[in-house]
Amino acid sequence: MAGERAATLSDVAREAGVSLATASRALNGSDRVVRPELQERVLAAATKLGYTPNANAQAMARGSTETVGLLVKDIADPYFSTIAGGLADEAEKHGLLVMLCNTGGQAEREQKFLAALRRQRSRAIVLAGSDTTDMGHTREVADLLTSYLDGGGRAAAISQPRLPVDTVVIDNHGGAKALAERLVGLGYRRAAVLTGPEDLLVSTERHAGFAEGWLEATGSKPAYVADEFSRDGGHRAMSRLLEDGPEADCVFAVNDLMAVGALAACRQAGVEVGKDLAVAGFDDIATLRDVTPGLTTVRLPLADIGRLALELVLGEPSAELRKQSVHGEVVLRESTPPRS
Amino acid sequence: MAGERAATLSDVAREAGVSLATASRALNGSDRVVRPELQERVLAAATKLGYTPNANAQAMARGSTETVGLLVKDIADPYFSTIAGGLADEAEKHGLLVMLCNTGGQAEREQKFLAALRRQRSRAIVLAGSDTTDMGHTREVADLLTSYLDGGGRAAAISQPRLPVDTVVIDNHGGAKALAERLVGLGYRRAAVLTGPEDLLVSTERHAGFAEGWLEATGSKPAYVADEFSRDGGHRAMSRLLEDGPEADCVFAVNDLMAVGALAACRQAGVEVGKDLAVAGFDDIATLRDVTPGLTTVRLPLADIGRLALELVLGEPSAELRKQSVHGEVVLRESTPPRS
DNA sequence: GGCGATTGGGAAAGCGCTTTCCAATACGGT
DNA sequence: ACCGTATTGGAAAGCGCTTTCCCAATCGCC
Repeated sequence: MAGERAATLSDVAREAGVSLATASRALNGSDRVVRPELQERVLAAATKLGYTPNANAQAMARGSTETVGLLVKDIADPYFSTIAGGLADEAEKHGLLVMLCNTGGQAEREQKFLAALRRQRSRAIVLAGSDTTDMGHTREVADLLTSYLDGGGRAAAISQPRLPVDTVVIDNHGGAKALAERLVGLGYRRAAVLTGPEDLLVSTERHAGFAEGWLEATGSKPAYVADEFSRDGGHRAMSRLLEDGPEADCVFAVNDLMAVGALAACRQAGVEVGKDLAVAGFDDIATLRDVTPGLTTVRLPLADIGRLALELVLGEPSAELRKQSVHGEVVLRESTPPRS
Repeated sequence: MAGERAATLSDVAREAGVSLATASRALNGSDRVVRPELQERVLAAATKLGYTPNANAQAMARGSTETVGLLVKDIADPYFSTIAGGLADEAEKHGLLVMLCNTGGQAEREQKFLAALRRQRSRAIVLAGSDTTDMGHTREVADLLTSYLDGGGRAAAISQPRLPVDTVVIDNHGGAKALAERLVGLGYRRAAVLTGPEDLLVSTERHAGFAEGWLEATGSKPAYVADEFSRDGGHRAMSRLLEDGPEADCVFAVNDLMAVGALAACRQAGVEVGKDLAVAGFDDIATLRDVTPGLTTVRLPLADIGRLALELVLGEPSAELRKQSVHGEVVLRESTPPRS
């Protein structure tokens, strides 16, 4: 059985006693009409032979594929996996296959993947989470993307409006600012921010948004500690903050993962969050909705963002760059009770 | 610029003043030697023209691709996304691209994806989490897989040893059994299991393993409540259990997600986990390591499992089906303190 | 009934690459 | 010098499909 090579369209045509052209037309249905009788004969022959079209050959002949590429920093991170889930569902609806590219945040890998997707003649590319402020790399990516676009490809980005493509803009600034305002409204007066590395756009945007809101509402600037944009980063940052003596009554970690690390650090230090100190995060990661105390955060419609990005990249190409804004919604939970 | 179609190998050859064959050889390096001088000329021409090989054409000519397919039930589920992360990293090392197929647990979609991957002439397919006890569907999948294998493809599964392919067998039974023993060792005497749907293999295996361990150690059979294999399922199941009056001093949820739902249900019902009741899960999902109380669970090396699966599927094909076992490790945390 | 207008099938030309198979040149040994 | 043997470049045959283009057959209409 392993001997007989896969049936090709010619085999089907021969079996059905028609020409190659007719066989192709009968199977694709599309362009021109085939007499029903022949049509059936071809279909029958195809099933009999267990024919499977060769997508690569089709891609060659048609000059277009059925795949879209998705670049994420780390698919194991719930932020990205949720986005990926939404995008994958949408892709399925369109009959598209998703190429998952896990960049690990390495510029070099990102470029390699971009090149690979170009080679594959993938129909579209969605970039999520490669927003760095490293201009050298951004330029490099932009160039690759441009030549990909020139070749007829389509691309969109999530959250990084610095790339020359359509993008789903996440209102990090606004969300964080709104959060700051709500916290001040709850009675908090001295804030600290646990932020990620400086060259990470999401992180700096959220930090800046929060700081702006806080400044406008209280007239003072929040302190901050920077570390990794991860659970452990949050843990370390919070520990350092606590060591230095917590001047703050309220801490904003720029994402939920860091916030959870911070929660753990507080627990270990004997600081009771929700009483001695308030903590808030950003993203509203589903698996983290049950931590205790319930984490105040800014909810992002992550799955929708993935869906949106695909719609954007698949939609009618337009002359000017499209920006699709997505806003977060502050969700107050027990980690930031009203302050008496 | 959008006008000039992408440079082809012929263009490169012409530009370099060599034949198509030479150009191809110069670029791939492999099979035969090309005079260094020509080699350089070709390379120069390629960069000058911004040449990108067409992977589809290469696939056609070579008869093999650079992609592997990964089927998961839900990429947004941290269990799968962690596996996917490990697999993606490994794939990157091998220069392979990953096709992500999100089946949503729907048999029909799973089959569609399998067909699509076959059409793409994917080098290999890894199936994760399609382990159902629905024999009809399993049979169908097995058939598709068999014809894929006959066509020269390679496939491996994760956790479902009922498919006729190499598989990374997760010792769900043993892990759950070990957990049961440890819990009994801690002093617990009456257990209840929160389990998923009956046709979900992981769920039934874990349930059975736990029940076996419990029975052997205490002589009694744990009660159980079935619901969805998710956070909400765990929440509902636990609520029901509490309503019926908790005969149990210890609850095993067959995965961490359900366990977290259970934790939430307890909190809402005023039951203090770690004191009034013990709760344990399975998987040791990273993002859940900071819930309170710390969740006792069975740690699975998820990322390694993904890596292993790819290695398995890429390794030397062997006559008999290979099974690569992976065992979990019980991790005791505060949710199951020693019982005085 | 005759004519142009449809209609539907088939031959064949690619799509962009790899890889035989050949030919030509260079090299070594005696 | 001469012949056999490596080398290395090129022509061309595919890989499996789509799609023009062409042609025969059928249709409709005056």
